[in-house]
Amino acid sequence: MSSQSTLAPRVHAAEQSLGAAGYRLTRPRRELLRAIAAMPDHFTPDELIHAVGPAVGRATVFRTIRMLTERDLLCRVRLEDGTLAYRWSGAGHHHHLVCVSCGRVDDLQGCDIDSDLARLAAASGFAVDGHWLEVYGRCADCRAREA
Amino acid sequence: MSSQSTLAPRVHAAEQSLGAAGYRLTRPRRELLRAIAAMPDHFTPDELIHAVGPAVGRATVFRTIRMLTERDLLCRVRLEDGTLAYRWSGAGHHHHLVCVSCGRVDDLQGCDIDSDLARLAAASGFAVDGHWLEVYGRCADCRAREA
DNA sequence: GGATTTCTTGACACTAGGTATCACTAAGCT
DNA sequence: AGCTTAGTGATACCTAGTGTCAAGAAATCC
Ligand SMILES: [Mn+2]
Ligand SMILES: [Mn+2]
Ligand SMILES: [Zn+2]
Ligand SMILES: [Zn+2]
Repeated sequence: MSSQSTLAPRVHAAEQSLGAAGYRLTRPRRELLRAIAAMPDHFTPDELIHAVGPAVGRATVFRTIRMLTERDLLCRVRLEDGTLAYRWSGAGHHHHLVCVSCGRVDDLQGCDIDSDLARLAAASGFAVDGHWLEVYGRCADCRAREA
Repeated sequence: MSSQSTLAPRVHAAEQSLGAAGYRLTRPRRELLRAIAAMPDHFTPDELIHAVGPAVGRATVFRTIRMLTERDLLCRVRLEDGTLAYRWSGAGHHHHLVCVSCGRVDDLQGCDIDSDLARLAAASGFAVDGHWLEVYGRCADCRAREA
């Protein structure tokens, strides 16, 4: 029975987090967390619906994604074509590097544009209180594959 | 008859631009350009559909918005709640300041994050070739109104 | 364990936003 | 005025998601 817990440390952490926050650990939620852990690094709601199969209702998949996103266990990625995808979230506010060739997503470390934005926006009289940034490009593997 | 042309210099410019590019200047396209000129600084497709009324079909509204966006006569704004809006576009690549209180949108001038992004992304092996940035905050008017 | 309480589920209907089809219309050209 | 082809719009369809609510099942309390 150790194989299950070693396969998905994030699942266990997420269950702890939800339990501590007063959410019930229902069968659908457990199944969704396991399904998410088995997905590639990001997934769309539709992909998750198909991955988890008829064991969990469609509405529950959307509800659970939203709840996990609000609890900061998942983060949103806006892909280049505008579709929304999700992935495990570590830290708080951060951005993503999205490979437009293979779809791979990396967290963008060390981005500090807040101060620049605040200064630029001040010229228009705006007080900045948030921003959304996605960065598109090509990952090392994809570039190597075509060189 | 001068009132029409003085009311909408952008409409005339847009018609010139489309004509020069080989697009036919149809009645629906003319009506849409006039309707867009009469909208507030940004609008959703649905708002435009209602503004133009039954004189133009729904599909044509979407098609025309897409065409104008591809031709760079309109630009897309992603509002804080995720809805897509459109507005007249001046330059090429630029960003927006969106007031989360009154909805006003300003173009963000002088934003130069490309080099920073390229440097940060290089740490992950990514070559950056594009990005999407929207900035949310509160405009001068809205701040004054609540002070 | 069993009863209770409250949260959660899932079927379903519904909405918003947008696209594919295709017969018909009308710009633009001569 | 006639021809050619781009453009239109009715319609059907689609994806992504939300609201409703009766029934089910966690957690809690005994
Ligand atoms: Mn992330
Ligand atoms: Mn703009
Ligand atoms: Zn790649
Ligand atoms: Zn404002």
